Amino acid sequence: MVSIKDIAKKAGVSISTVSYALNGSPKVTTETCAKILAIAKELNYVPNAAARTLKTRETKIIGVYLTDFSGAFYGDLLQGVNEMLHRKGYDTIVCSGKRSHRMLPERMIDGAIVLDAMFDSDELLRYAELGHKVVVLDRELNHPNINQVLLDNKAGATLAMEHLLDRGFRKIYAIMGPEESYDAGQRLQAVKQAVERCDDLTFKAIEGSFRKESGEEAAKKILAEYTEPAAVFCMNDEMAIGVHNYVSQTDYVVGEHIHIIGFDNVELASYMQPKLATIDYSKHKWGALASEQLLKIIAGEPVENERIYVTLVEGDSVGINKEASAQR
Amino acid sequence: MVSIKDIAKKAGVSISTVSYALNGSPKVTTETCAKILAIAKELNYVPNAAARTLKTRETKIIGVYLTDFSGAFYGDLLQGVNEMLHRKGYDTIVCSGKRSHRMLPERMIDGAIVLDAMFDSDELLRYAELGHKVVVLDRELNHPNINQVLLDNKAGATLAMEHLLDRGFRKIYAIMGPEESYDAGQRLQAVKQAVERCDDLTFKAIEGSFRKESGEEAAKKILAEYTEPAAVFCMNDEMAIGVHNYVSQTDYVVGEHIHIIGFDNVELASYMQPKLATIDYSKHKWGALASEQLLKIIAGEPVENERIYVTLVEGDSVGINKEASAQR
DNA sequence: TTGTACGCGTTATCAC
DNA sequence: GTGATAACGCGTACAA
Repeated sequence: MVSIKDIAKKAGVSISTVSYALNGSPKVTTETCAKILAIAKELNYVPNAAARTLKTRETKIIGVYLTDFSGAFYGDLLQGVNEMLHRKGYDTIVCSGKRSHRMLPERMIDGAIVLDAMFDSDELLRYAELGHKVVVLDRELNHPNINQVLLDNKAGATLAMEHLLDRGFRKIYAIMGPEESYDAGQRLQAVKQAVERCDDLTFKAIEGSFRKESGEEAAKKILAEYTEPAAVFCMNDEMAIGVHNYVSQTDYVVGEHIHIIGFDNVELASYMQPKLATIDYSKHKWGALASEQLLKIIAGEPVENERIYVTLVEGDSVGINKEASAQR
Repeated sequence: MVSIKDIAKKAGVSISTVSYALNGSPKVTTETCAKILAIAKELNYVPNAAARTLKTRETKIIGVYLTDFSGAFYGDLLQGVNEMLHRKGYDTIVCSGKRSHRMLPERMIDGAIVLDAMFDSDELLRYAELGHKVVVLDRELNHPNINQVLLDNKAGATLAMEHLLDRGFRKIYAIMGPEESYDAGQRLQAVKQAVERCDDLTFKAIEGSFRKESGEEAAKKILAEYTEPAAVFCMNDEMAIGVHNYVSQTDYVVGEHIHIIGFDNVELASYMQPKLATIDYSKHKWGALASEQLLKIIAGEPVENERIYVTLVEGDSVGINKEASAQR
């Protein structure tokens, strides 16, 4: 491994001169500088990040923490993060799993963007307390070193429920997300509020895990007790796709007997037959905004918590309750 | 920032004793050890990665380099990498973009897995020459510090072409990938070989970029000159989906007038109507094998280049050429 | 303008 | 068993 020491030796100058030259300090002659740079190139010199970090205490790298690498969902988000950070002179790395948490306290990264329920809030607070900067996308956490950029889950869930009610459905299921998911919890709260505003409603919440299989299981239960057209609000698209798939295998018809709306507007949603109704938001913007906020708190600028807004995307997976309409 | 020095002071021992205790060396009394550990916990001690790396020259982190974060395609691959590496005591980080290349020569990672045509082969060879370990998934590169784990592209492309020929098509299009893509190049070669083995064939290769839009554009051209049922081999599924979408918007019917086969078997493929025929392979295994190979060369074990095998997945996007059958 | 010397936090090698 | 001390590679104040 070639260090500035080697360059200094070969150039017949001191290491500090080399360091100055490499960092473009004005304290060194243009010719010595040129000579040093030439030798550095010749020797294939690469500054050692570990050594530099030891001194400067910054790496110009931001870590994004995700539960896993699987979701088609994450692509746009990461693209948003990456674009913003690159523009500002930072690199992005994506991490998953408990073991990579150490990169934050060990200062291998200058800050973290967290969308990972497995990353404990207490742990995050500890790090924030130690001076590390964090933006969370999946929880509420108040600390000077932590900023929130959250989805407007309640608005989304309310939009979804009102869409189902508008279409005349009075028998409604909600397939929940995993308990540890903040987003799922918020959505469920809004659902319950919407339900309470209606009195002529049959409502049932079914457990779910945000995974396709749990959508299929839920669909099985729903069909087992089928008596009249029912609407299902799945708290993410993946489960909605599970329900959709399961129902399509039976004699029941999506958009006629079983009406489905999801959340996230993943790419697949618009390819389902019939097309899946869902709640949309800009994943790209979410990522970009989160990065922007993170850089601000790193720079010590004051920041407000931010929110990402959502819209309803209609689809034929939600039809009209003809029976209800007829009764009116 | 609390260091072992602080712990040593508080415990009234030397820093070396602290280091031993922290690393579970047997050279230290159980009680001193316990005492030191207690103080470390109390002080919220976190070992400094930069300092350790400076000394040990290893980070236990592997970097995966991708062109971008967008592909739904990458999920399984990364999952495969991550599982294997975690089992072996390593962390995974995912990087994209030229700027993050420096992590390899700067020793922030112990090795790299590369699936990114933007990562120059010359650059990789330079790094390998400097002693850094790399596994490439998208090129052939011979160097003691570089291993290859490649898809069997030629077999896949041959399978696809033979499927189209078996179904009686004699008018065949191939939509190519970007020029810089090794995989696309290999597939094209196999296609040309298959074409040469047949003499009663009308064949045409159309430019493509692996993106959905280029599939749509190609479809436009193909339909503009439509005279008889034609088959299209798209060199990845994304373009196949583009073709599929475009054709579906017209009066032509996929699987009747235009027959489509893709490559990759992305999740969406099986949801297309009609279902997309494609070439399948285990992305998960690809990632796992690549990581395994990388750890081997890091450990200095001898390794052979590996290959990932592929299979044909039939789908109704490829029908039967009735006209051809009738003629026989 | 250039050189010297020290600090950063850890590990390793010796003495004791 | 424990402690002092020298690396590791870079940045930088201070001296020359």
